[in-house]
Amino acid sequence: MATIYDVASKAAVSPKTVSRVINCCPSVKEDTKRRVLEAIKELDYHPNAVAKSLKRQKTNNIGYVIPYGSDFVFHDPGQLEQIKGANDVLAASDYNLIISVPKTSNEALHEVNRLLKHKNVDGMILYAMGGVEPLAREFEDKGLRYISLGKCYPEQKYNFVEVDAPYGGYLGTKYLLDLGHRMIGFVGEASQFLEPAKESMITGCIRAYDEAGLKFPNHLVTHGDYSVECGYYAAQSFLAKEPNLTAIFCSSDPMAWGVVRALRERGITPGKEIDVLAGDDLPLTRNLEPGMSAINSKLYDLGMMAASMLVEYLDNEGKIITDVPGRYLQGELVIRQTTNGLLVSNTNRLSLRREKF
Amino acid sequence: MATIYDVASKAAVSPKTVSRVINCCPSVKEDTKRRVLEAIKELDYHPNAVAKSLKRQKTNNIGYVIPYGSDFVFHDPGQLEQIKGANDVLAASDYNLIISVPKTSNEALHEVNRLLKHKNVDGMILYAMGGVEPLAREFEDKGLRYISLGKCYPEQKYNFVEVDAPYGGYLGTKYLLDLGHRMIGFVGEASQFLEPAKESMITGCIRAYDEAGLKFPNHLVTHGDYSVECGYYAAQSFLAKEPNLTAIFCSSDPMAWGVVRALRERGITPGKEIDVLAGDDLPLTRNLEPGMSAINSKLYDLGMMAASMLVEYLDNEGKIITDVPGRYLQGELVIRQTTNGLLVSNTNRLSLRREKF
DNA sequence: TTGAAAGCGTTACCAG
DNA sequence: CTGGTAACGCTTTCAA
Repeated sequence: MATIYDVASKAAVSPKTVSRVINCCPSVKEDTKRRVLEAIKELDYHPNAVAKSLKRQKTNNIGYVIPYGSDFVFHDPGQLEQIKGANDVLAASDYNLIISVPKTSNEALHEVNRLLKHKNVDGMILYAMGGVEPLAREFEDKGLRYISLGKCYPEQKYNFVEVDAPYGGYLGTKYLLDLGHRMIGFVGEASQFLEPAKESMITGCIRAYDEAGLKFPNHLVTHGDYSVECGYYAAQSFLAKEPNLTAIFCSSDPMAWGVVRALRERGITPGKEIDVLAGDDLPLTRNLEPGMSAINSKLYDLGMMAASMLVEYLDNEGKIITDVPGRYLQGELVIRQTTNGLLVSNTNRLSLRREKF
Repeated sequence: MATIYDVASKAAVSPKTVSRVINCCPSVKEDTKRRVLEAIKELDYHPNAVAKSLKRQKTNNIGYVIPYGSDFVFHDPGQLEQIKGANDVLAASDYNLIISVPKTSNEALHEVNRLLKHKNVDGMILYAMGGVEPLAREFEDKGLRYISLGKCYPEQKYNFVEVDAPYGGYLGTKYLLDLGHRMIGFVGEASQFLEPAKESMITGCIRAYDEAGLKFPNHLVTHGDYSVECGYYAAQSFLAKEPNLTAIFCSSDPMAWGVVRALRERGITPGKEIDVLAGDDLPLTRNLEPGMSAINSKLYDLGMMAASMLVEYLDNEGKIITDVPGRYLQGELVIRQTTNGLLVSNTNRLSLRREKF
């Protein structure tokens, strides 16, 4: 392959001038520039990205480490939506995305270290996980760049973006209470998704009951790993435990799909005898039947924000910006077919707000 | 950050010796080695991957370009399963995966060129697409490494891996015919997924009819873009066109989910009045209700094979292996709840073979 | 507006 | 078994 020297000698200029042309420096005579461009085309010259990286001390790669293993990440629509958000931002920039999905937090911490310290990447999108705090503080000390998905430690003020789960819980629960539900089953987030400093949606669910002056059904709270199976078993347990159950609210879409499966296997129609509210509202399953009412958790935006905060950060390296203030994303209620409330009059009123396929 | 020189001077050896220790060259005295390792630990030294890449002319990155855009790729369980296959192989190796999902074939061809020619990657997993032939031939001439998902041109003998779609079509159709179906609606692959040299599953469907001495229902063939919507509209059109329709066979899972939605909206139960057979059998939706009978297309294996063929290729650079013979993957029938045939006796017999949740 | 030469952090040839 | 030194291909300071 041709190097910058080949181009230089062919165009009868110095390598520096070729470099100037490639990098669009203004101070090159039109004629020289033309000759250089010709030589580049004739030789099918492509600047070597690795050499450039070495010199510039910048790889234009961004790492994204998720500590839940490939089986979970590539089969969980929520994780994929976050990845998509990051991908879309980076595809429009000059950065490449390197995704890594080790199975445990420990492996993930090693992976993060490897990518950053070996200079494979300029910065990281870092999933907040158990044990990440010392690493995050070390990175801050050494000026290594990261944005975390969720806080790495409770007092973290900068460089994170997080879904406001309690707000989503509040919004969904208030909606269900307004529909007349009182005995609602809640499938919250398993502890591994709350580490190290994230609050559960359940907090918000309780607040909605409190504000309405109603007693929160503590016996109807469980925690799931976001999987279809988990929702399936949660629904079975709610049904066995509470004969007056009229609604189930899940912290993820797949769990809601498991709930639907459990209900239908017992001849119960979601949205009729029992309402179901999901927790992500993901495009991947949005068109399935039945249309799932949900709290849209803005997972796409989460990934997008993380990536754009990081890019902003990296593109301003050495300038004014040092830290980006942390941000929270608030969900939105989307009503489809699985929630209709306890009153027929409600049903009619609400059906007006439904999305069409 | 510490460099190899810092380590060398701290351990009172030459950089070369440090390099030897890092790269596990045998010819280093135990004592020297110990001193070097100590220095490495004390300085928290990490070899710079970029410098190593420049010297070795090897980045240990692999590119994977899919020309269907982010909205499709990140929402299509089939594409994700292929990516997962590639990811899992590469995670167990020393290679990083760089995924790129431009919207058009043209952009994809540019992207492939960029990644390979700028030496960002050592090799590519290259989705066969329209216009790829000249590029593939150029790569072969120049010794640039790729494995294609599907053939890049009809006579391609090496360096591809492909699902044998006609075989899947044959297998599924034969199964449905054995169940007693005659009027089957077929949702095949849209043309963009068949370019440039892939055969449609429909070929195999026709063969199954021929072998059974039955007339193939040409009026019940349509082609879809693998989306839920597409299956939804295909089912509607079949129902409008053919009153004797008893089964629908889709070339992807999401399309089958669209079919289920269309059927249920008309009060038709999948697996009862009309059987539904899907075309991927993807883990992401395997646990939904109803359990979907399907041809497992081995999409995970497809991605896995592509990545491992490429790794084998790259790890043997300069040795005996030059080209890897192309391979075909054959699907398998998986029976769940959406196919029961026309006879009750069949239903009972077949229920024995069903998977449990 | 242009060029010579140093340097980014490795690896590896060739001596010793 | 070990070390000096020249690459790898680019960018950039400084001088012309």
